[in-house]
Amino acid sequence: MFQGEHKNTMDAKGRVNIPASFRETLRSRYGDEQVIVTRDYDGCLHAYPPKEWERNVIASLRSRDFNDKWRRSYERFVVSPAVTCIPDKQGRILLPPTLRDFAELDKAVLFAGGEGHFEIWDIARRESQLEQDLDMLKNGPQHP
Amino acid sequence: MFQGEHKNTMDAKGRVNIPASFRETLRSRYGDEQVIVTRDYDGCLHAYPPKEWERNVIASLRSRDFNDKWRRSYERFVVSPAVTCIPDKQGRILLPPTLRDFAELDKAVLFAGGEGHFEIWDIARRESQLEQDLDMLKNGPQHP
DNA sequence: ATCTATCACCCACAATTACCCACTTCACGC
DNA sequence: GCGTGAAGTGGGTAATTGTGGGTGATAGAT
Repeated sequence: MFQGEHKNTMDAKGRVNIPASFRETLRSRYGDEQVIVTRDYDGCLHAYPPKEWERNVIASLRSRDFNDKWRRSYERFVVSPAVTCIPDKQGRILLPPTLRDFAELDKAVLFAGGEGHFEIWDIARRESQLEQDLDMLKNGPQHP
Repeated sequence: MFQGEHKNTMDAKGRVNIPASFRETLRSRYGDEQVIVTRDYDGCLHAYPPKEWERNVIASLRSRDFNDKWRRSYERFVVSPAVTCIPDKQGRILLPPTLRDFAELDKAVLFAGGEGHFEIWDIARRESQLEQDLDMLKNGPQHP
């Protein structure tokens, strides 16, 4: 379990510090600090320890037929852009330009915990997403 | 596993750089850097290490009867146009005009990883494909 | 035979990344 | 107050990666 929300800043080279508590979770629960980072539907990035990546993403891929339409889309959108990131000595990862662009990350970055993975957001985008989320929770999914 | 998406540019001679990480995968996992490149259904090119080419493309060909309709189409569309490409000292391959034209590659080219193969896209084409993919993933296949 | 187009090979430069070191900030204790 | 250590940030440098272009060999055409 990755806990809490943490604001960090990405530097000019595209490096961001992974919150220390997340790194601690990675080490103690998954053995090392590497994560597999990829796109999410909602405009942020998702980071998985390899074991969780395998168990969630790859497994749901394999459950579909090879020529399934959903599978091909999923493969292109989620699996292709994935890269494994290994933190440097300072605990930072370098996000490749394609992922940076997709999530519109520039400086203010937010790490949000979750079960088995965590999210990486551009702060502004996260806030507008939260408004939608709140609306959904109050009014239910059928609301316009 | 070929990881990540990489934007490279094709020069006037039709050469494109294969991302270094892909070449590294080719070397370490398949012994050398050559790939077999051919058409894909969706308007991009597919590149396979010889072993994977044999295991996926040729094998699925052989699984059909010699006079099977699907087999003849598959052979014409996928197998015939395939060429073996060996990177030059800078890591670039030269794509023959027929394949270049088919995938509408001109300058901005995107390499997208995958399991056992990778894709080569014209960037603009890829982006419109991704929009469709995202729509499908968010709304399901029955969405208009 | 000779011309031309194409491709392999080589060199040079630009952009990006890995690796290292240093500094700041903050919380906690003495 | 003042050290101490952990967390987060910034920057320099060397190596790697990506790009552009020149040259000579080769093959096919005239």
